[in-house]
Amino acid sequence: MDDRLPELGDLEHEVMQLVWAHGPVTAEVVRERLSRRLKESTVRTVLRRLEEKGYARHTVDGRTYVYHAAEERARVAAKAVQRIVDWFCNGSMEEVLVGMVDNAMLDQQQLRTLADQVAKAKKARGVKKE
Amino acid sequence: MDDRLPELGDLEHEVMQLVWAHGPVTAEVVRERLSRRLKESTVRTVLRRLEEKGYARHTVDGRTYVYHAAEERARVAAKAVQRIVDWFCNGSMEEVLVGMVDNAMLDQQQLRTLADQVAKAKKARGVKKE
DNA sequence: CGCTTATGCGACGATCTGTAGCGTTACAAG
DNA sequence: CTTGTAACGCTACAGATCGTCGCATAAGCG
Repeated sequence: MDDRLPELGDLEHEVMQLVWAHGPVTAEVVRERLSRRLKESTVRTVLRRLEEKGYARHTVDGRTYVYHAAEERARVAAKAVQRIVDWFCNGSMEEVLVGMVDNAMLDQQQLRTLADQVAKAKKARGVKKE
Repeated sequence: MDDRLPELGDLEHEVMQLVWAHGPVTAEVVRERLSRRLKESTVRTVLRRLEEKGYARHTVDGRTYVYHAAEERARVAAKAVQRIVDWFCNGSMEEVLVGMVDNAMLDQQQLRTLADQVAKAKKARGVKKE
């Protein structure tokens, strides 16, 4: 229920971004959008590994594999953050937030605003199941 | 000014935790506190790498190296989070928070409370320089 | 029934990490 | 001054990742 997703390398990360950004995609599409020009096999390998790692899934359309994210980007990010928090601050989200405020990455004002936005976002998406 | 600290392995992480927890420490002290029983040279190597990576520094006491954290734990955690946010959500902290709420890692109530605690913590530490 | 195309598999080199052995040096005791 | 000892850095090495491919193969299309 709480599968720890493995870390991602730079290329893997870039590919995932594309998968998240442009809905379901094929290896070919990914290849075209990538910053560096790579061989198809390279892209496919990355996609496959991404799937092994649990970041993506694929469906078959004819003889073509169509990849799509296994989990929402925000969800993955959230888990990553959770992991950081556990690792460094023994689970104390507060400590992290304090650190961010200290580091001027965030100020109370923003934090408070965020709380509101989150609340709103949650409500906006309504009684979405769960 | 914004040095991206490299990732840490499990052992490296455990060692850093000790450095953070028990003030300045020597390789010997770290060795004793570690969960697994390792050779001194192993511990020293890890400490040295930790220093290379910018997580720790050392001062010399006689012929002994005394290691101490280069940055506060919370600060490092904060940076790590910031990195995650940048990587996955293009810098949108909100998106991450939303993800955490969705993932039931956090609820608005908590978020709000956190905002307060942070504000309080900040104030408590008073006019602390900077 | 071949030709094309998309796939998976296996591989290779570069890094990173955990774990150590070894040679070197500084200081204290003989 | 010689030697034992303690602390250090350097080098190594195996196992896991990651970026990158080449290649044999299977599945439609004409």
